[in-house]
Amino acid sequence: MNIKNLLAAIVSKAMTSAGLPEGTNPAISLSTKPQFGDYQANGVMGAAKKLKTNPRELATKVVEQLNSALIESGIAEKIELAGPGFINIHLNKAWLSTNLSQTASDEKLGVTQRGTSPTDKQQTVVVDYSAPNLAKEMHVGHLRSTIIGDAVVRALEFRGDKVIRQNHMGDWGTQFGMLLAHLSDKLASNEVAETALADLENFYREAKVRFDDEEGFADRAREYVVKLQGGDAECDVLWQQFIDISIAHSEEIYEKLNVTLARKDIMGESAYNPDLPKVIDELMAKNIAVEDQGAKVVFIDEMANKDGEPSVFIVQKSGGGYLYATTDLSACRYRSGELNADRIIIFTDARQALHFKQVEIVARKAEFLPDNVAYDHCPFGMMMGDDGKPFKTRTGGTIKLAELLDEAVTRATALIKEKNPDFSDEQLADIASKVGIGAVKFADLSKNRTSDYIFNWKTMLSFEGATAPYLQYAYSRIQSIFTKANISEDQLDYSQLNIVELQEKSLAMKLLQLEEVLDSVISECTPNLLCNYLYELASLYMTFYEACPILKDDVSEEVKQSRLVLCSLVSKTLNKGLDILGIEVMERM
RNA sequence: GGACGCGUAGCUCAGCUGGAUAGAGUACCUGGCUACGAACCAGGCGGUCGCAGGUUCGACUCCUGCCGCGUCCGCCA
Repeated sequence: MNIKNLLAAIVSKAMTSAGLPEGTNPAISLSTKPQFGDYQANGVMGAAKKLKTNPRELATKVVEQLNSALIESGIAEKIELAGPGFINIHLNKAWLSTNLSQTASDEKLGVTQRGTSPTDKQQTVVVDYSAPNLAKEMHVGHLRSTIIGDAVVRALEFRGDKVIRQNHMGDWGTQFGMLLAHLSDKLASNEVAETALADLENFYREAKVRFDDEEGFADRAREYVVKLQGGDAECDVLWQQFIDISIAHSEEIYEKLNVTLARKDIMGESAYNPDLPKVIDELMAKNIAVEDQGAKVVFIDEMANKDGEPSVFIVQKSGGGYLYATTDLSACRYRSGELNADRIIIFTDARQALHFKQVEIVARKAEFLPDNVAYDHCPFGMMMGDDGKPFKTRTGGTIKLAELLDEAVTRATALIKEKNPDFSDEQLADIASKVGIGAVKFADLSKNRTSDYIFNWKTMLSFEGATAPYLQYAYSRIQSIFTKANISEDQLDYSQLNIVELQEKSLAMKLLQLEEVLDSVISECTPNLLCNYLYELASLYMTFYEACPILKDDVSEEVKQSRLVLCSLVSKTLNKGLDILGIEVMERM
């Protein structure tokens, strides 16, 4: 159910019947104020401008057409013409009730599934997200890519697309020479790899110190790079050990974060290694890449400056080494060629925007990316501290993601103990984890800006206002009603829904907008829209809850049943919506 | 120097393909719990949408120029 699309189709038809050209945008949107109805069609004004006619007269004709299409069919109860040509549509409460009843008994909450109609085909979507650098531990900078990517993935799957996750881990490169040399020494002095690599950050620092200060170590590190890239067996064993342990670190974080990435989703940089020479050969053969100053580069005329100097994109170093440009081109080829992607989505920070723009242009020229494959680089800003500078510890180090999450859970534990001291230790731990992690994720997911954003412990771990706990609280409250009424949700008769009060109608409208929101989240890769939606839903529910008694003595059985159906729908929608964001709910909190 | 992004309430942020009187949260103030869970609700205060032009019935939104901040720009990723 997508009300907006439904109205768009109907208004479109009415517009052509009224004499407007085919394909005129009806411009349906949610009304900005209650007195303007529920939805409004603003397309007439734009069309009138083009045709140089009076918008009001034109709108009058369209409204005449709409009367039969909307009123007689029972969708709307009132259509008004306002201002210079706004068409305000007031939806019919009975129609809302009927649709909502159907939604309630649907597992997918009324969200139509891709692939069930010829105009809404299922797509294969490759999503590249998280991609931590395995040389180090995950830090706060990896949070955004990981959770935004995961939310979009879940939204796509819920809508019925086929998703292929790709965790493009940084498991290759010169820094591994130094790390492997250091690991080799540790093992030689009888240390166990797991112990040596228990603290990756520390291990990296030790290796770096030796690299900078220790006589001969840097040379050994470089030898290891050469050996590694040359496929030396002994070196490969070391590398594999390192990678395995580092991946395990990441998996711990994914587990804590409730992120769906698994081993099978890992497609690290090293995986493209065998393809890199072929990519260069192809680029050279097609005369896309040329040799310049010993390196192989692509001159991109499409991105030339005012003086006509093209943008330069190096695909192979003068020494023969490959770069991440080469790897990313190779990834394009693999994803469209082998994985048959219709769409490729990549989540990285905004600093790489230029790089991915270049990758796309070159990949399209080389036909690694056919025209019918969408390539969406979705950038996001960095986390900044209160001082507006990159978010660091007091001593200037990076903040480990694991520590951030632990702190969130610790704070949540304290708060829950205070609010509700009766929980057992086990219950407390479970709830605190869901609340703390949820708060961190929601704080981040609810922001869409591609610019940098200010990280603040207080804001992020605050449990009041527009936060995950507010939504979880709304959910728990609903469960509590069912407990109190001693009614199970699946005993409800969903046809017993009757929208009467204003607060009920607002809630009903919101509930029917889930698909609209998900479609925007999917097309724009913006989970913050879902966050806003769920907050508004919870907020409307709270208002309804205050205004419309459910279990009180003076409430009739019919009204009670109807309101319980609404409660049930809100709880299902909150649960599913939060699940898409990777945030868990609980019966009590 | 060039490219890209950003500038909205004290603070953190929404604002969809141009639409009606620019919205939330927070902070601050006023009310509401012998409770269908107050992690809540109702209300109030708070704005020259960086500045200046332009396009038009209409601009936070589109165009141009400036100011400020950030990021990137041939051999790191």
